[in-house]
Amino acid sequence: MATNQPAAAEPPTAAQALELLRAQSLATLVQSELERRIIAGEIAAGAKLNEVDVASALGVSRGPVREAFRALSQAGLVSVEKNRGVFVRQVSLAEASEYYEVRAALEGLIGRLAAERITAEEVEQLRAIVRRMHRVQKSRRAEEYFALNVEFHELLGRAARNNALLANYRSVVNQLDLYRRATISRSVGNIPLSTQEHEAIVDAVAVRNKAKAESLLVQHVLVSRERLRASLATATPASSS
Amino acid sequence: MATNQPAAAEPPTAAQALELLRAQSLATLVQSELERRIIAGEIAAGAKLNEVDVASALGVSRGPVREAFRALSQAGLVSVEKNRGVFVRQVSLAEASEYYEVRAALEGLIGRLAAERITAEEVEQLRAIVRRMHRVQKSRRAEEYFALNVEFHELLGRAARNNALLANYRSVVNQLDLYRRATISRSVGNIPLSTQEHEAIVDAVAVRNKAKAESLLVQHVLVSRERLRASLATATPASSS
DNA sequence: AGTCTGCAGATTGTCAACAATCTGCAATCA
DNA sequence: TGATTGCAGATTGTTGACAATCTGCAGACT
Repeated sequence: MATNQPAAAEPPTAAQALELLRAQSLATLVQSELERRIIAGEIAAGAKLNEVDVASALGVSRGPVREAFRALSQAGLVSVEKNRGVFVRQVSLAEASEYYEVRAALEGLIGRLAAERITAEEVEQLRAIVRRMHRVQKSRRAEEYFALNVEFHELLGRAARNNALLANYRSVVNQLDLYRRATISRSVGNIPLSTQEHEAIVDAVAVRNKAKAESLLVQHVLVSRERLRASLATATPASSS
Repeated sequence: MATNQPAAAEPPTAAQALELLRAQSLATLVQSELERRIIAGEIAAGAKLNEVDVASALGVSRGPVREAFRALSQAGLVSVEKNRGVFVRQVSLAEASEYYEVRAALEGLIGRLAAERITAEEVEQLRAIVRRMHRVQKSRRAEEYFALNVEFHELLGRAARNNALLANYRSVVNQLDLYRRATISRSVGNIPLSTQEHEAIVDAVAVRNKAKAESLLVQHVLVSRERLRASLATATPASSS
């Protein structure tokens, strides 16, 4: 009986798992995994996270799980209510609107700084993403387009050469995703518009037009907010009637 | 025999302490207390936080302390190194410079929104703070002025009517304080200048000039950064020579 | 002398047990 | 019938103990 543990089913990861444990604590691993599942929508917004369930599902004890909960709470992904439990945070439309305002300001700064500091190689990578967007928008695969969109802004964020800004930006975007995941699927209708905006942004950054890059990105975010708002108001006014 | 616990030395807080425990967990309390001490500079930047020391100092076990550490780590106030311990975060000049850039963007948004949404009563409160600043600047008490400055920006932040923005702003300011506390005392020489800037900001917000409020606040932050940089370069180039 | 090996103490990582609180249901009483 | 009280199970809060890792120093070896 060499293995009396539940035993992860995959042999290849077995050896690497120990290597991971050498660098990261279980709490960190649990945090990453939960974060991934929440952002990906595998755990629904508003769902209750039971300590023992999470612990046994991940094969650890409650200690690391509780530590992960505290970090996720500080990150704004879950809310803890004493003696009641932790819940995946629900972001209301009003709150999402607030996050959009913040994101617009951060994205504007990203545009300004990226216009100053981006490299030629990064510009080319951005253009490559936009090209892929063009291809995807014909197939109308919303999920793929969404992933490209994340990649685009992530790359732009790194080009700003400001880690504090990037970390802050990611945090806000995560919380916004919390809202988007809770709502219905993103409307595919305005993908072409969005692609055009991305194209204009790359152009502005490429010629190092700081003011234009900033204003384009601010508008890009604020327009996104309006699109979401509109698709919510018309498509499904709550649930049914 | 009624009280066999270590017993806090203060009778008035004794009854209220239990009431606090009814609403907040020990981990939350520990987190708040550590946060306060770190921001206030009672615990030096770079200092190591020993789990058992903190636990016994606050009269709790290691569990809640570890949970508090996770939250503080996510907030960027401490850094945890596996199997080595947690340390009050050191913010370098380069990192502080990054935070200033972010803060400028957030503060700009605060100005823009506050100009839209501030109430007459809040404007009067701002003016009252500026009046106090005028009085304090004559006595040259840097600590008092610093407190007023925090109060000013905090009030302005609330006037923006955006909780997400306010929380984000506080987080960035906390991390900046981490840097300021690590460096020598703030130079008192430019207090008059700073007070003038505050006055102009209130005026812009009061007449609801969004663009001006935004640009004034952005400049206010960026100038602060330059002042800090300058006082560092001339006053004490490291430690001595 | 200098480097390496191997302990001993201290500190962190993880776990399992205990105490306190909450939630839902059933039995009781007006 | 309706409200209330009291329990039982489940869940969270907290603690203390055990295992693993790190750090510094003393002693041995080249």
